[in-house]
Amino acid sequence: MISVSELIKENIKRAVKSLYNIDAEDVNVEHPENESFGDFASSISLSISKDLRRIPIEIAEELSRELLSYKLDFESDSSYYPIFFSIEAVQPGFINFKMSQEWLKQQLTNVLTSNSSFGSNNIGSGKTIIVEYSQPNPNKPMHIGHSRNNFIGSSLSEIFKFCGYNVIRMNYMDDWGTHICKSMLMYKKYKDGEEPSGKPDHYVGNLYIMYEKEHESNPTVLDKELLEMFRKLENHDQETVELWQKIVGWVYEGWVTTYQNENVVFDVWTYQSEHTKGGKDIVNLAIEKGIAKKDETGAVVARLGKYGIPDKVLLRSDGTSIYITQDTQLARDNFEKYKFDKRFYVVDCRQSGYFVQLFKILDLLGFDWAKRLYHISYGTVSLPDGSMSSRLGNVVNADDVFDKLVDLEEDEARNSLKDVSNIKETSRKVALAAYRYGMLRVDSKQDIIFDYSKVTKFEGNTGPYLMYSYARAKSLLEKAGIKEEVNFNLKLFEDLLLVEKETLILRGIYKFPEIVLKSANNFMPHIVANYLYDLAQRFNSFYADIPVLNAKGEEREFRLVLVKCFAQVMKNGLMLLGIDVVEKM
RNA sequence: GCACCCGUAGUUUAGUGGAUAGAACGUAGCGUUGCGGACGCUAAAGUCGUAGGUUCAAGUCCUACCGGGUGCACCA
Repeated sequence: MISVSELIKENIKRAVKSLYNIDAEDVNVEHPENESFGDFASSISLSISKDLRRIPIEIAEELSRELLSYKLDFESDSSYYPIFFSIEAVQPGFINFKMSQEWLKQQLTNVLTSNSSFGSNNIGSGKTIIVEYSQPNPNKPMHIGHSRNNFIGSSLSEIFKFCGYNVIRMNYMDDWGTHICKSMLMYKKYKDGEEPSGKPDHYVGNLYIMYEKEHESNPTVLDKELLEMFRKLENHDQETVELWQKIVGWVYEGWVTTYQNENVVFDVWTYQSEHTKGGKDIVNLAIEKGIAKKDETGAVVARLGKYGIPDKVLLRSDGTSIYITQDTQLARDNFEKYKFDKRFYVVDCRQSGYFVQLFKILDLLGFDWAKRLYHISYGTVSLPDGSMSSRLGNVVNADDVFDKLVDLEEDEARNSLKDVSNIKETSRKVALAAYRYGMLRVDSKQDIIFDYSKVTKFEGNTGPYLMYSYARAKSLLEKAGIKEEVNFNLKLFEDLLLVEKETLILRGIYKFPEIVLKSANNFMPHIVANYLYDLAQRFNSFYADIPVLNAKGEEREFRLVLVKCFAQVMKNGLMLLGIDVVEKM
């Protein structure tokens, strides 16, 4: 089915052709920022006025008259209804389109027939996308910076799925290197044989901090011990390998809870330790192709200066591999296995330069899929007194934030819920909504300064606000005894006059599919987040003003359908942000 | 030094080249015998970092500058 904005565009082209005999190329049709101007607006008259040597407003008037004469309508149940309520020319030369009440009401059938898939599309059908995200180092617990990554990556994955893509959510563990050996060394020296007390990833993280502290006072000895341990690991010394397995195993064990709490899931886990051998033949290929050269120390360096990009070392002078060595291999393996249409790397903005290098090298190597790689760069998460550093121990752990939010939410819920039987489950969901929405509502490019006092607010532009609007809607439906299936026939409501606050919700609802598309095409979850907030505001304002259960006859019936559709859109949208709704809170 | 990102009310921010820059927090008030007050309503608060330019039209595009963040060879 053709969208209204396409329909408007086509008819504008038709009108321009018939009145002025011009083939209009780019007809601009958009939603006016101020909704009182109408549902759609076009500035076509402003852009063609120069060629026509006419005043824009006159053109707009002629065009709107022409468009009205087309008497565009739609069919429902073998009756015909007008699509537009009005088409008006306005200074300085806009044409404003207001949809008819019938058309607005009819939009609800789209929600009622699609339900949980309302808003979805199939632009991605038959295409595979890899979203690589999270990528924490398995030597410490995750902090709030990882949470932001997790939320962006998992939300984008949901949005892509909703657009019909086959999405592979991939976690890539950097589990091989001296950074892991730091915790291992401390364990061996001081804690050998001990079982972790508390959450095991936190236990390992403390070993890591212990190393950094000791390193300050005794760097030379410790450096030597560390390299010795890594050398043993590389040589597959059995005792060291077992220790390595034990340490990273504890961290993974701890992360299970963190990922569950954050509602973050992966389809594929892949490990750097599995790619230590691969990648070196790509380096050789780079040398063959003249992209990279061995320098006097023996290190292999990709020469990128002529592209205005800094040179990049591909292999250390001692012949061991570094991150990029494995990363080139991983990308190639992934392409051979999945033939991806796009591959996303969700990594914070500090790695932007690295990805420019990586993508350029793969491009120069002649891999035509290098064009399909995207770095989803997001701003850093820091604290009011500066950036976090695991080394110094001044990080805010993701688990601590989540636990604190759950506690606060439990207090809140005890005050408002009569039935507290599943208060735990509810509190966890609302707490996560606060956390996820707080991170997802701003453009990913923005840096975030994490402030407890703001995250722990459950009022205003927050996740709980959205959840609350949904719970209120569900409460109305429950009291009215509305079942899952609802019949809606425009004919029953064709004489019903909509009030302004109903219209506002209808306008919100019909825009949802466009929002999903825009969010997917721009890789921006915050577009969905901001839309949902706006929709929730419309609903709450309606709720405060307009009776539903106490309305009579078809008015009551219609409003219940409207509330049901609102709830459905809210649920679908929150799902795209990785947030589960609750019926009561 | 070079490169990338960000500068919008006191604070956090939204804003596909279009009309009167939209919210939230905070501040000052108001509202529930009407269905959930985690709510609604009203008000004050903005030279959209600065200066040029492109355009019928610039918060949005271009150039320069200022301020903040980040990255620049064997860490990831």
